[in-house]
Amino acid sequence: MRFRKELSAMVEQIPEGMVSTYGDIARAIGDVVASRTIYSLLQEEWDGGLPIHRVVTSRGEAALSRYLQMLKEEGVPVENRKVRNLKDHLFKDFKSERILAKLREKQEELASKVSLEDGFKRVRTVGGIDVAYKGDSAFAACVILDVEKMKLVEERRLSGKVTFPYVSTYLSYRELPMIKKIFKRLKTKPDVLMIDGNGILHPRRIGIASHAGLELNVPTIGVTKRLLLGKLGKTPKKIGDFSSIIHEGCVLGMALKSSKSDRYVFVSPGHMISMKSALDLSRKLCFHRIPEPTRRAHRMATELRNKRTG
DNA sequence: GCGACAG
DNA sequence: ATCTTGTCGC
Ligand SMILES: [Mg+2]
Repeated sequence: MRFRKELSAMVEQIPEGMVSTYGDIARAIGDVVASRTIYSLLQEEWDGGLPIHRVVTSRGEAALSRYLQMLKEEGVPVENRKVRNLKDHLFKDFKSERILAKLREKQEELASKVSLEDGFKRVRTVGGIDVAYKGDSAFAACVILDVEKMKLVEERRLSGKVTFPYVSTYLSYRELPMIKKIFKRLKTKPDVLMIDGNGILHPRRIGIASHAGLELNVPTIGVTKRLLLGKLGKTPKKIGDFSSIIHEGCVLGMALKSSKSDRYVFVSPGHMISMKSALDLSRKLCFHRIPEPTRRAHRMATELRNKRTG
């Protein structure tokens, strides 16, 4: 979308002789979780006129030492490789579109529409989607598997560009556009779609799998390799064992010991599926740590990228 | 210094 | 997620 534009609009506003922090700019844009993303983005190449040297850490540290020299020349006190008395030099009066706050409102609205009832009778086919990246180039892959025979029914690849960065809890806005495009090109719509990301296991109960389910009107399951939030009720020990993932007093997902590895996979319903069905189907599809649909999609996406880039 | 927040 | 070489184990 227009994340970079919004970011540069913030940095532009910091006047000579003042500074801001990655966290304050993230808050100005609408959510402090974006601070790390903003830090990374400001390390990249920007228009020479943009005063990225005026953005420092909350401890007053600059990304490059020459930025400190520039700040000193602009009248900002520097001591010990840091901005001295940071609080006295912080620019606070940002004019902002608050795009992340707006996206968060959209998420809350969507979250109220998520259904945790099975929206299918029997599951004959399951789809898996994943996206690989090279800079702002995206490479998506989708597979449709016959659950009984575990045979490939259809495969699809698609490359494109991304404009939105990865921001934790806003993954949809980076990855969903490619997912929607590739899904719409399928000849066979799967009974259930498995996505490499969370379903309701999300602070607003609307991870990318739930979001995708709503926008594509298909039952979805979210599966991740790392836990976004919540605590395990117990510690699964044997293959096939699982534990609830509890957050704010709610069971939002299941941690599944899907292989010999000590690392779990984290399953949550996306949309039009129950917790039980999401778990049952995930267990059935785990021949390796990662369930087969997303595992194959991940391999295909990476393969496509390597073929197209090198 | 530690903990940490999917992909 | 990506950046990266060889290496250990099934
Ligand atoms: Mg992925």
